[in-house]
Amino acid sequence: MFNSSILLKEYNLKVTPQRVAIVDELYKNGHMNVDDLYKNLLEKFPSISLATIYKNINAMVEKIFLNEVKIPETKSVYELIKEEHSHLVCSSCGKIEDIMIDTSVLQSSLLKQSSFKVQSSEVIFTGVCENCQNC
Amino acid sequence: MFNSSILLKEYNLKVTPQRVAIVDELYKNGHMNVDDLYKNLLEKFPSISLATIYKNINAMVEKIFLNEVKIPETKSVYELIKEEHSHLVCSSCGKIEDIMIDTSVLQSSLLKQSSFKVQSSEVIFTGVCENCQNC
DNA sequence: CTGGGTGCAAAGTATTTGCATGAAC
DNA sequence: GTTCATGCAAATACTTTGCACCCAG
Repeated sequence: MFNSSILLKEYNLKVTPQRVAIVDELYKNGHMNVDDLYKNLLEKFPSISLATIYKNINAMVEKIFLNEVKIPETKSVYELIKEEHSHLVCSSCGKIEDIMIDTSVLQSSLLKQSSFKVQSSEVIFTGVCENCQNC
Repeated sequence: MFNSSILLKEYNLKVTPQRVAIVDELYKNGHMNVDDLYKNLLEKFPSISLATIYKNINAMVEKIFLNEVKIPETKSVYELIKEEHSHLVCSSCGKIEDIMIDTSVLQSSLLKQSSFKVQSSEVIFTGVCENCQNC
């Protein structure tokens, strides 16, 4: 079972209701941008401040259990770090899906032409999701 | 030979010295962020305004001959559109290189597990470039 | 109790807009 | 001559910072 308090403790962050809520939201929704996070949290914490969201996101990114995903044509979203995966972004509804794809083939072909030493890779597909194809 | 005036005309943009310079800079340097563009253009046009840069970049992106590349941990850069390619970003010196890699293998494996209809893909490798490996 | 988090307000930074002037066509 | 680009200043958007107060450990 997923437990945000334990996660926060593991990364030496004090467990506050706001932080728990941020992590829970991200766990529930997969990816969110700052504004969506803010809007959702306002329901539970009518006086939460954007500054709190920014400070916490930054802290979590620094502790490396949150990841910023920069998506073409849109605002960045944040996600909890898990196994490496790629992203599908629907250009029609904006939905973002995770997908497991083996990207090591790319690195092999990269090795053949360059001596660049890869540390990480980021793959984003833009297109039309299943739902939007039926409209 | 590359001719920025012709390019601008093809896309129905008036040919002004500032625009020519923007396109030429991008052609010469491959990728640049807004600030670098601004700094470089200031040498030729001491009174050029950031607003001019923004307006022109946006116009060129809309006409689809300029592309914004969103790179993890850094500012976006802009590049003239050419054949599809991937990017190598050096985490040490920040240099960005283009590389031709066939990404169609990824799409085949995507097809097997999802009915997402891909329009375009974006692949960015972060790592250490050849130069920085020898330091 | 102590350190650090929160919310507010203010400051910074980034980007866009309105407008008068001037250049492109 | 008409259309549209430029540069400036102001406006807006986005993000960070400083500080007083308060909560987690």
